[in-house]
Amino acid sequence: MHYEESLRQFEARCRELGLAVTHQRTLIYRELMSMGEHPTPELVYERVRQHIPAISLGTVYKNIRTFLDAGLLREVSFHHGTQRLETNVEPHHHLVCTRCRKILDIPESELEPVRLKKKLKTGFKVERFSIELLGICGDCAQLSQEN
Amino acid sequence: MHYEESLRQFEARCRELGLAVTHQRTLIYRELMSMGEHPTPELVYERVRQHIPAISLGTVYKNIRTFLDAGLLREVSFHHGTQRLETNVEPHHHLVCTRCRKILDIPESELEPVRLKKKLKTGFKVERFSIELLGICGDCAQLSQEN
DNA sequence: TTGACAAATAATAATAATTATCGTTTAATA
DNA sequence: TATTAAACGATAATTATTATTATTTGTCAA
Repeated sequence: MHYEESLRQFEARCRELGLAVTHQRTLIYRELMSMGEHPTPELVYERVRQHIPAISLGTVYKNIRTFLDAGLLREVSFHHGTQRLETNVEPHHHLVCTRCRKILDIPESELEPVRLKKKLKTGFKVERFSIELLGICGDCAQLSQEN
Repeated sequence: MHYEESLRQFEARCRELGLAVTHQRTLIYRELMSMGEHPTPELVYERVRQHIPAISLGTVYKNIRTFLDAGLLREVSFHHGTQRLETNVEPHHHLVCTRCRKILDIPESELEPVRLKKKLKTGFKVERFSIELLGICGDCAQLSQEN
C-alpha cells in the first residue's frame, strides 16, 4: 500500500472516530506503522522526535493510548505493568480474562499439542510454548449480563 | 503434601542454594505457594504482613527476585515492565527471545491450529488464542557460541 | 554455646514507566 | 474568519520496582 493511500485511510479512520488529524498524531501513526519491531513508546518517541523535535513524550503516550482504544493498535501482551507470579510447576497454559485480568490455569493435557507445520527458517531455537486463551471469565460475563 | 514436609523441602532447597532460612523468607514462600492466583508482589506483601506486620515491601520484592533466579518461581509473562506495541493486523503469533526480548511474528498458518479437547467447564468465553514460542533467537545463539 | 562474619532485613532514597493537570495552541466546522 | 472543543507541551504526580545503607540475624566453626 502506498504511503499516500494509507495516510488517507488514517485520516478517514480518524474522522470516523472523531479524532482530530494533527501533525503529531499523523507522524506518530506513520512511524509506528513503519517500525514493525514491536516498539516501546520510548522508541516511538525517539523516532518521531527526528521529525518533530519539540514533541512531548506525553503526547506520544496519549496517542498510543488513543490508538489502542480505537483498535488501530494492539499491545503484544496483557501482562504488562505489574508482575504476576506463577507457582504451579505442572505443565499448563492460561485462561486470561481481558476484563478483570484474572489468570486461570488450564492443564496442558486439555489442549491439542501445538506444532509447527515446518521448521523455522530463522535460526530460532524454541524451548517451550506458552498459550493464552484470551476472553471473558465467568464472573465478568455474569456481571455484564446483570447490567 | 503436608505443610511440615514442604517446609522441610524449602529449607533443604535453600541450603542447596546457599540461602539463609529466615523467618521472612519462609513466610513469603509459604504465602506465595498458598495463593495460587498468580499474585502480584504487592498482594504477597499484604498477605505476609498479616503475619509479620513490620516486614518491608523491599524484602518481599527482593525475595521474589531471589526465588525467580533460583527457579523456585516463575513469571507468568516475559512482557512485563514496558509496553510493546503491535501493528501487524494479520493473524499471527510470536517468537519471543528470552535473552534479548526480541519479538518476531510468525503467521498463524505456520502452526497447527490450537484446539481444546473438551469444552471448558469454567464459563470462560474464549475470544482468541495467543501463542508464544519462547526460546533463543538466532542472533543470541550466535553470540553465545562465539564466546 | 558463643563469637565472627556473611547474608538478610527495614527504612528510605532513587529510578523507570506511565498518567494526570493545566495553560496554550491548533484543527474542525459553522 | 471566528468559535470552540480537542490536542499539545511542560511539568507534576503516581505506580512499580530497584538500589543504598545502617542494623539485625542466621550460619558455621571453634
